[in-house]
Amino acid sequence: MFDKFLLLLYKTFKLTDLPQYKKLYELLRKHIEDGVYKEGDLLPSENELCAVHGVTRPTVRHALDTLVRGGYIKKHQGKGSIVISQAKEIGILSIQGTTSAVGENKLRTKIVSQPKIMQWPDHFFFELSDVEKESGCIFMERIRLVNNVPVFYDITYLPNINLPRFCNRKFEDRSLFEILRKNYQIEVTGGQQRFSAIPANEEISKFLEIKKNKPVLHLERRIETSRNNFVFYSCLYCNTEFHALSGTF
Amino acid sequence: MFDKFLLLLYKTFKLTDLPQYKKLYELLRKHIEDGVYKEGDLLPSENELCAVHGVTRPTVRHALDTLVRGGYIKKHQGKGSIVISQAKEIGILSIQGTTSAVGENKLRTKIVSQPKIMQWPDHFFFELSDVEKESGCIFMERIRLVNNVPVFYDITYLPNINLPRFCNRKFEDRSLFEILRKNYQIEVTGGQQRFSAIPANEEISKFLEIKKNKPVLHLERRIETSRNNFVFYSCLYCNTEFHALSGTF
DNA sequence: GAGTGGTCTAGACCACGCA
DNA sequence: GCGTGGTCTAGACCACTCT
Repeated sequence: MFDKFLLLLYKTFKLTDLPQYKKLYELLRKHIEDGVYKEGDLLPSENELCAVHGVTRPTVRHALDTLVRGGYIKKHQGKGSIVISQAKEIGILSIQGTTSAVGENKLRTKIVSQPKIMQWPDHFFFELSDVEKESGCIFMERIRLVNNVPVFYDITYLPNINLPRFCNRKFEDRSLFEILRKNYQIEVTGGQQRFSAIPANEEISKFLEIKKNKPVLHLERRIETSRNNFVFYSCLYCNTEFHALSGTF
Repeated sequence: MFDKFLLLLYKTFKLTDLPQYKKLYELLRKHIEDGVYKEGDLLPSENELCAVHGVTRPTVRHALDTLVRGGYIKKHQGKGSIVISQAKEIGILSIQGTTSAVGENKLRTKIVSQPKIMQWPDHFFFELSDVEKESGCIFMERIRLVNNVPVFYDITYLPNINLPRFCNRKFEDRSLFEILRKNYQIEVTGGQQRFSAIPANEEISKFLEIKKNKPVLHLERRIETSRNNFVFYSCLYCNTEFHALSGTF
C-alpha cells in the first residue's frame, strides 16, 4: 500500500518522464561508452540489475534487449551479457549517429554549409507528407573526417517544424543526434535506408578528396524520431577505401 | 490445476519445440507474406491475438516486436499494428534472405558452382575459430537474378560441421536460409555486415554482366544461427544501378 | 468513452554453461 | 548444483487515437 502511495507521488510530480527501462538503458549505454564496461566484460546479471535498480526482470530485460539491438552487448544463455567490441569500422548502420561509433579513431565534423531554411528539392528521395512540404526544410551539409581524412559527405534535410534557433546552433564537431536529444528532446527511434554504389561526381570527389568516378557508397536514410510525425532525411556519400561501414542485424 | 496438468502433458510429449511467441511470429509472418494481411492493413489487436491464440499479452507483444524488427509491421499507440510495404528494393539487410524480400519482382537463383568441400581461404574476411578451421568449409557460388537481370553475385562459406548430404542438395531457385531451416533446423538469428563500394573486377563484371570498373556494392556478412557456435559467411557483390539495397534500423 | 498499444509488477519454470 | 538468461502467466495502470 505504501508502495502504491509512493508510486502515485512519483508520478504526480513527474521527477522524470523517461520510462524505467529507458533510463536503465541510457545508464548502461553511457557506462559502456565511457569504458566502465569494456569489450568482453560481463554486465551485471539480470537479477543483480533488478536488485540494484529496484525494478523487475521484464523491465531489466527490456533495457538489455535495447542494448542488444543497438549493438552494444550480446547475450549468452547460461553465461551473461557480454559487451561487444565497439566497431573498428564505422557503425553507422546501427541506431547511433556517426559520432559515437568510430571506436579508437578521431572523428571530426566540418560544416560545409550552415543549416539554412529553404524549399524541399524537387523529386526528393523519399516521399514527403503535405505538412512537411508546406513547412519547408532545414538544409545542411557536413563532412566527417576520420583521423583528418574525409570519409563522409553528409547532406541532411530536416522539416522546419518547431525547431527554435536551430540554424544558429554550433554544429562543428557535435553530433546532430545529440543536439536533437539535448535541445529538443527528440530521440531517434529507427528508420529506413537504401544503399547503392555510385561513381563520385565532381562535387563528391572534391569534398572527399578522391578521384572523379571512384566508387563511393551512397546512402539515403529516412530517420524516425520519438516526436510524433517528425522524421528527417540524410543523403550520405562515403569513401569506403579505408573504412568499411558496418552494422549488426 | 487442470491447466498445469495440460501444460505438463504438452511439454512432456513436445508436440512442438518452438516457443509460443515464435510460433505466433511465424504464423503472422506467413500471413503477411501470403497476402492475408496486405500493406496498410491493421493486424488484430493485441488483446484479440491473446484470446485467439490462448496466450498472454507479453507473449503476443514479443511476437509483434519480432515482426517490427523484421520490418513487417509498424505499431501505433492508440491505433494498432499496421502492415508495412514489402520493400520494392531488395531488403537483404533485414533478417530474411534475399528470396523472401523482393516484392513484386521475379527472383531467380543460378548456381555458379555447386557446393563443395574445401579448405578455408587464407586471410579470410572474418576471424575463424580453431574448430571452424579444422573442419574445412563448404563453398558455393550463386548468382541472383531479378527479372532475369543478374543483380547479386554471392559467395557463401559454411563450416563443414554436421551438415549431412549438404553438397548433394538442389539449390537452384531455392533459398539457402530455407534449406537450413527445413533440413537442418538451423535458424538465422542475426549477424554482422560490412559495406563498401568497389570497382568491379574481371570476374564480377562477367557474372553481373556489367562493364569492368563499374561501382558495385560489396558486402561481407557473418551470419549467426540458432545452432550453437554455428555461423556462416557470405561475400556479396551487387549491381545497384537498378535495385538499391534497403533495410530498416 | 472505448479501445489501442506502452509500461510495469511479482511471481513461475525451463534450458544452458560452468565448476 | 548453481547461477545465468529464455519463456510465460495474470494481472495492473497509463497515454494515445478515434468518434
